[in-house]
Amino acid sequence: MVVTRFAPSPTGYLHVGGARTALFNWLLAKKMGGKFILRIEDTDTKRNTPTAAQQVMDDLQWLGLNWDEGPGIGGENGPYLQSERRDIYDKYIQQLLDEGKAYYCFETPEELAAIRDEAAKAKKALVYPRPATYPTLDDVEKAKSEGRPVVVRFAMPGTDVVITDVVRGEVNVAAGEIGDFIVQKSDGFPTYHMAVVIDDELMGVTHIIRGQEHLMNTPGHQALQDALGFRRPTYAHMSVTVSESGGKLSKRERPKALKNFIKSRSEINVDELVGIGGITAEQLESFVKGKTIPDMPIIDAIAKHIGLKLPEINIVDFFKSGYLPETMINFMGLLGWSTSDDREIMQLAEQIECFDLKRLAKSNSLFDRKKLLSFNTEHIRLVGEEKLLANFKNYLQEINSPLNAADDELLKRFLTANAGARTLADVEVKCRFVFVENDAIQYDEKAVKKVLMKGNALEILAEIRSRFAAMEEITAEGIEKLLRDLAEEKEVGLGKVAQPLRVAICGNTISPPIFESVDIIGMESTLKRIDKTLEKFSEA
RNA sequence: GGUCCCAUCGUCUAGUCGGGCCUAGGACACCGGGUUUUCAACCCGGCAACAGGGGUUCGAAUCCCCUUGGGACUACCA
Repeated sequence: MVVTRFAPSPTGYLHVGGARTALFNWLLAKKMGGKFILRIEDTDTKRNTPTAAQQVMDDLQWLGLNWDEGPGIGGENGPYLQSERRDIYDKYIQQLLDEGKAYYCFETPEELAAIRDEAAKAKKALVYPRPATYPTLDDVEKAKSEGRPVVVRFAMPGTDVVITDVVRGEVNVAAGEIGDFIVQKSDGFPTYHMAVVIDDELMGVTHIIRGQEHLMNTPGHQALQDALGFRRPTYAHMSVTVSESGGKLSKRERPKALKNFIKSRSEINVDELVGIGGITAEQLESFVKGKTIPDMPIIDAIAKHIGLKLPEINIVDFFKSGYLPETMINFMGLLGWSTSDDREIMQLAEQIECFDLKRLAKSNSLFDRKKLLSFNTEHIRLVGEEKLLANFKNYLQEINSPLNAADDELLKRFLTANAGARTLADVEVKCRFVFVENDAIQYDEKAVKKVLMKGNALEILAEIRSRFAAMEEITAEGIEKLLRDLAEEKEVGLGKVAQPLRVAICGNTISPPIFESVDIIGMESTLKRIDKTLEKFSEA
């Protein structure tokens, strides 16, 4: 059976790169009728944050990437948090030690840095100078008493290595290129290399799809597998997704965008930003100078304060911007992968059906936000009324929208009235006017100037008001007929009638179709808003 | 610097393994036009690429070499 896994380290939100990795592993498992495991690689006690693992799981769930085994649901190969598997790693590390395939080291960071410098000077890769005879347990005790760090290194066999990779074919790495690497850190935790090899073996992982950044780790992993008598899983190293600004698409993108914006705008007084999102003056100064990066919620708060839209990187960012999970799945699945027949817009079932590991691309791909937008437009159209509604409700809750007050029926009307919207955010913004008090409409300056103050717009608005007031039965069709008739009588285009009315009821020139808009807020509110508008702008 | 990986329209890519069907296909973006009560959507049309140089071959986007360019790694991070 095919077993794949996604193994994030809980250091932050799930970002596009990680989600894409998860997706391909998930897709392969689904396609082959196999199993998809979630494992949390929390062996770095310094970098882990307590909420990150949960956030990552929430994000995976939002995307619909459910796991068959892992945190929250368990499974026969648990525990699924590496921090809870210490005894397992210890056992294998001991085995390596016993068999002379690993040895203790006691260098301080400074001594290690010196070795590194020397290697750099000699223009060679850093290879740890393996001692002729390995330190004994007595040496370990002695080092400990001297306060030296104790680590365990794996003794790389001195043979050339051939990596067989589904994407890249055979990759040759010369002996001596990969030095003896650490398998157990001085805090007793295994390194990534050790933990990943053991867990993949024990959990029965058959296929490992991961980023290209791991390609050069593979010789070490294979050597470890051989030393421990493990199977070799099938590897597929995917190309990297790069951003418009060049380089790997990373979580640093957002802070970077914010910093650059602050620096580029002289009108922004940095001192006034202190306190926003809880940032201190020192943190802010350090951030603007590019020395440190504040936490994401602080970044978000400041960006919001100065009205800057940050590029979406984390999966939640896309959620908050009104993208559908269906869009993200479809789009990420096409980053460095393609169908054989030019299909692009696909439903999930179709995507699973045609998934093929062999079609992973070798070259890097750029994350094209414009194309993502167009995919979202398409999926909003395709996803179906019920799913769209569910997505919309999730979204409204996530952003804490005033539209949360609407019932399902109303929400559905919003959605159908906005067919063709690019994001759920577009729909939300366009429908907010419904939940504003009749006397609290904010008039957009440009809209007033361009529409209300032009020609006889106010006259027409007054005429609409009196005709509306005289309507006996109020229906969307009736409203439409009334407005069309009026336009015809006045011998003007419908725009001359619809636009003043639109500005009157929602304060700007952008809203759902006008007949629908009037019908949604109701005739009573419409009349009140027209009165208010007439009153406010007539004397001018 | 060292090691490894990659290279087709502005972007994502098909075609590369198994040379001819490629006067290089699709999608997004862009430009022009149409539809239209705003925004969006929608319809029609257009622009646009085999990084450069050598080979191999009757024939190369496809195979080989070099150059150039891009990327990853180079941690007691994963």
